[in-house]
Amino acid sequence: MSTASAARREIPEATVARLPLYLRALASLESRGVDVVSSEELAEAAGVRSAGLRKDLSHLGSYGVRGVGYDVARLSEEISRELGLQHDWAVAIIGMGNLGHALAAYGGFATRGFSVRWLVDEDPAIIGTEIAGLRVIDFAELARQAPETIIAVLATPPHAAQQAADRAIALGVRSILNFAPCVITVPDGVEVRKVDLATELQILAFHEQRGRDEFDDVAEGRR
Amino acid sequence: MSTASAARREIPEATVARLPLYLRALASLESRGVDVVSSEELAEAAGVRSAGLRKDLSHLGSYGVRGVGYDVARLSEEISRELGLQHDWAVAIIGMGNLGHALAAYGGFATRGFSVRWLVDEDPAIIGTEIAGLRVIDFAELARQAPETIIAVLATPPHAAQQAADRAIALGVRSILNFAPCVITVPDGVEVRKVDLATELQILAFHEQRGRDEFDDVAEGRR
DNA sequence: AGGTCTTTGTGAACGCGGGCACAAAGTCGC
DNA sequence: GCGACTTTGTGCCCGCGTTCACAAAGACCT
Repeated sequence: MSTASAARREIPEATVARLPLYLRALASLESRGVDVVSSEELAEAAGVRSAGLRKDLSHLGSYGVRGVGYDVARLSEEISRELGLQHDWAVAIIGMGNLGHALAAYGGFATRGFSVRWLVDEDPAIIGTEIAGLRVIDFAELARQAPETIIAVLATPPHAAQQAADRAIALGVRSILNFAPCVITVPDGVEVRKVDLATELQILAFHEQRGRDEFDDVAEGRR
Repeated sequence: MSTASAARREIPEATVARLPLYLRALASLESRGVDVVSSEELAEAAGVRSAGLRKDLSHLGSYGVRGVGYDVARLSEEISRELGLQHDWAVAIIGMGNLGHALAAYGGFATRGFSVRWLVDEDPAIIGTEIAGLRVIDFAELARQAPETIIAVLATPPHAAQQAADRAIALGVRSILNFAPCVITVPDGVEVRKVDLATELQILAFHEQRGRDEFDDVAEGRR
């Protein structure tokens, strides 16, 4: 009753989070002309352990060949399909401050299955200007132009993030990447991932502070 | 023998990763004039469960008062000390492309314990130019100017990331925040955290694809 | 064609993290 | 000053994820 249509093989969240890494590593190998790779080599390239890699791949009914390894092109395609990257996803960036501006100009999305198609802001001074070949529009305009499934990237100041999220969700957005340093609450069925730059630095700071005193005996068993 | 000087109370990694969230939530409460908060309220503000929050705080020998809650200012200070945020940390941003440029101009660091002090690039066309009030320098110059403990933010293209990391480490950097979409290998004692924007989007894409078919019966028990 | 050797796929053990529920502790009212 | 009430701190349990180690499977050599 609860896990009704568990027809699709269930893929662990931790595995899903690593699939993009594998895909990246595979693309790199492919560009270097490698066409077969062992779990050991691929794990090395992706920065994980080989046993974990094999288990991850086994979840998507992988087609490795024992004694040989994995076919790079084949595996690459397999993972792409699993992640839903056969076709590009349309992305709207909301909030055209420093960060939004940079994200709009950032080339790293296009090659990885995403196409930034709309830039949204509510500041009249910014609306209408052109950034990276796109005109900045307001929410009303986005509502008119965006009938499809889109992914929203939130790059607003924290105080505006919740409202921006609400508006996006009202347009049918179900996936949000939140760069605003705040908690946003969303209804069930909407997926939010957050990227908080300052938080990452603070975690580093913790280890940096700790490390100064303790690394000498932890990092090296003897000395 | 292994865990030699576990004199300091050991704080779980998962807890460390949440401390910045608590700090942020506390700052928000403080600015609103709240000076005592219960674990329930703070958990709500930080987007976690209250039981988990209490357990996290217990690790740093917290000073909550039963029947009342936590003193906002006190707790805030406690977490700041734990994270090593009494003084600001000096940050060098390496790679002045779109992303590096935006990070340099991003105001979100200064208020959270970090001071961006050096902007580094190896392109002669960029070196010497001024961004967000700082002059872009090369690695040699950074080596001359940076005697202290610094945190490096890598915002280079992927092919340049490893070399940039190596150079930074040679200068004594032990903490790296890597925005380049690639794996970098570092010696023991150097901490790397990575932020990969395209990867985050790909994870969202996976759920988006899955969600279209399956959410209807998973999200809602009945219908 | 058979044997050896490589590499996958996976069963089992383990450790961490999250959640529940309760007892301890301290406050506030009377 | 005492009792009731609130909220913390934590012991226990469970489920997930990671790692190890090995058996199955297939390729390659002779």
